Amino acid sequence: MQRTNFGEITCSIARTMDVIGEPWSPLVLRNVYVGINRFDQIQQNLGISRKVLAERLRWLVERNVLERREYAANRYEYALTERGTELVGVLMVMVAWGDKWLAGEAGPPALYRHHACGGIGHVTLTCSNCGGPMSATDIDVLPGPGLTAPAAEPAG
Amino acid sequence: MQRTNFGEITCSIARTMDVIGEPWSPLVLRNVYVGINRFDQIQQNLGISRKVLAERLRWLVERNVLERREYAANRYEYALTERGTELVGVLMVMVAWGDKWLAGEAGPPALYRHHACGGIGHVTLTCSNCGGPMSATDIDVLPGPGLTAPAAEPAG
DNA sequence: CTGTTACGGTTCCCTCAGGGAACTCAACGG
DNA sequence: CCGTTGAGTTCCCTGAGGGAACCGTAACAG
Repeated sequence: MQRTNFGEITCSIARTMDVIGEPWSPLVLRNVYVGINRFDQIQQNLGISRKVLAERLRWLVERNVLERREYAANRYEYALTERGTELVGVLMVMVAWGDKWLAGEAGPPALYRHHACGGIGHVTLTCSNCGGPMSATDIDVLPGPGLTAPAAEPAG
Repeated sequence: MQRTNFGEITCSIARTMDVIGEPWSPLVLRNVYVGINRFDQIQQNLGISRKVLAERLRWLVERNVLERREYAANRYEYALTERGTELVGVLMVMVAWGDKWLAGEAGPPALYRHHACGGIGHVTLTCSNCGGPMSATDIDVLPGPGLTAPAAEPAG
């Protein structure tokens, strides 16, 4: 096998990477999210090769992240499914990190306005259990039920 | 240019992808995070090509995501920097998504125990401004100060 | 009812990145 | 002094990404 098949690794990171880990996939999702959802629009906005874009779209549709809709005769557009919409959360965290560490003096290229409070903010991570802040330094990683291979460390 | 340089796209997703978007990078970070932090350990745990692993580690060290430490004469190990530790948050959200949509009946391969509350949970996204839940459907994306190109839509 | 666009891809070729295995070099361990 | 281990490097091969051209259908223009 040329490229390793991430979907077969027992690790939720690897499995998620199997879906959106190919180069361009997150940017394609972002574009669909903000309303740039037709083939030529996406291709021009990103400067992605048409060949690769076609592959990515097909892949994401197969994984039920996007759906393909005929909005006119032989004209198609793409939309996020529920799965896909939840994936945008991953992108939002990427943006928070990129804004903090890579945006430089120019500041972030995009801002988020939260409907609930009307304010501009970014996303923070909290615990589903207690609601408190949850970062990489606040947790222990333990083996879970889906861990099949007898790995020395829990795989993800 | 063969591979598109994501770092030059004015978008925090693209910039973050420039750092950890190459295949394997997130899994390498995850391994270092859980303590699998030496060359051969990582290589064997992931089954990654030694050549690619060497490239990824060099790249991540250059971007200040990892640091390379000599723990014995000519023996090196890798550790997350502050930047890198914050990146693990992105991985945690990937895990939450993968656990929900891809783990199947076997359940998640790993669990998180939150130090603060002692419970097993996953990460949820909240607004830095009001503390309320924040998902892709709860926000508007607006142009930010770092947006240079006159794009029709805010780039990220 | 014949051009001309526009959209949504597909096909082709070329180059470079990933995979795999072998090799290197330095430091132990006995 | 020899074998082993860690940490890479080098080599070749294949296949994925980039670029540009091409194709089929539909709507429109004249």
